[in-house]
Amino acid sequence: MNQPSVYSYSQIIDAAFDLIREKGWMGVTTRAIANKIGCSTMPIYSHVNSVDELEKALRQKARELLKEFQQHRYTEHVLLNLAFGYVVFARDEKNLFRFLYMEKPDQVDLEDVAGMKDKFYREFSENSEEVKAFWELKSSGQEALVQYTWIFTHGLAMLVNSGALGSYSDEKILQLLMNAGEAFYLWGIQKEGNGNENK
Amino acid sequence: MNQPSVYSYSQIIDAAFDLIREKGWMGVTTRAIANKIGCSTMPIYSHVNSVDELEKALRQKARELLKEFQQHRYTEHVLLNLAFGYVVFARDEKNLFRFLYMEKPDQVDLEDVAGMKDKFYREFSENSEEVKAFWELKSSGQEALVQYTWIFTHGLAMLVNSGALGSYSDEKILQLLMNAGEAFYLWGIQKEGNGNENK
DNA sequence: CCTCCTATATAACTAATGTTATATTATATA
DNA sequence: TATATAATATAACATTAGTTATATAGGAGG
Repeated sequence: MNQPSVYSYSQIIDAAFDLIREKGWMGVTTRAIANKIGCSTMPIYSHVNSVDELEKALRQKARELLKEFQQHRYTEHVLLNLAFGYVVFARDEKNLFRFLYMEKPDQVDLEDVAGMKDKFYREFSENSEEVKAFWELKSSGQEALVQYTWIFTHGLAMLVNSGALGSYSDEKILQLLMNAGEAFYLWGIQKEGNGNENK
Repeated sequence: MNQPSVYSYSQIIDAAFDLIREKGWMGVTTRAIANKIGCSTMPIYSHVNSVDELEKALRQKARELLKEFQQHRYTEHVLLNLAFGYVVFARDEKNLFRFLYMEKPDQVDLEDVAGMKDKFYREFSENSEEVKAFWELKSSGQEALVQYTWIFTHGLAMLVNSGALGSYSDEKILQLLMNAGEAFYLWGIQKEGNGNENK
């Protein structure tokens, strides 16, 4: 190549990413990115074909950060860690969470959201030693437990994100998630005891 | 007055409301409203000072429709009706739900969201005959039940709205809500039996 | 029937945004 | 060192939005 780029691709992505965190997706414009870097808008277009393309890259980056939140070992329970990380991400990275799941519901990667349920399930299964009780449930009960926990987690994340529940500490969030999980587990056990499999 | 208005306030509000339902809030522009009614943009400004003001009126109208969804007597249980109506609203009025709770999280009426919890609690209390078991719980257990149910309901509404759970029938939604409520109730009973009030 | 008055229509203004055309500048290569 | 080329800056273009200035027209009041 003849000319080396003064401004790198990652520099542009990073600037845009910071803008989302600070002002939300609505704050991300070509001019705002350029201004943050201290250049014109042209270097952006030399690394990216359009803002739509930029948005996709940013969604991926945001999902990667969310994954970090979820993979942290807060507790011994992998399922709880996934849920807790999700809620804390929603609380501490408000604009990123909104960017991913709220501001543009049509462009939400449904694979991603729906896949979270499967992820829960998979991770949970692979760490059976940690939560032996889980395996006392029949298959349908297991699936229900995971699904209900995921619904609860998602609701908690949304409410914590919007501030509708006031400010929630790590401890409060953990307690809520553990209680809900316990409740769903108890329900599953009792249901199976009564013999009626699926209503 | 000298001249009667050709276009009424409610005509404008209704047109804008329909636009939200069809295309979401992003589809609501002064020109789009005018086009729907078949007039210019001026009649809008003769009834409303700005689009911000229009938006407030639309939020109120949307909340009123949500209230209708929630006040319908689907079942004998008022609490269940409130939750079910909320989820069905999220499912069947996707754009209105997004307008109220997702697209602009900063402008969500937090009183409204937080108040939903209290509303649950109030309505529930006033209809004690219907769910006598509720009163077997201590006060803290009651509050927890309502709060957890509300979190679960909100999560379910969000997921149903985004389509992440596929299409959900009335029956499925009802079943989910009843199961979750049952689970939270069982958990409350068991917790109190064990004597440990709060953690 | 005439004259205002005001609701409405038309058109313009402003601001913001994505994108592109053109100018400029710096550097790799001859 | 000179030239060409590609990266970047500058500036313009197109579109869209809210809003407002001006023109028009149609009915109320005399």
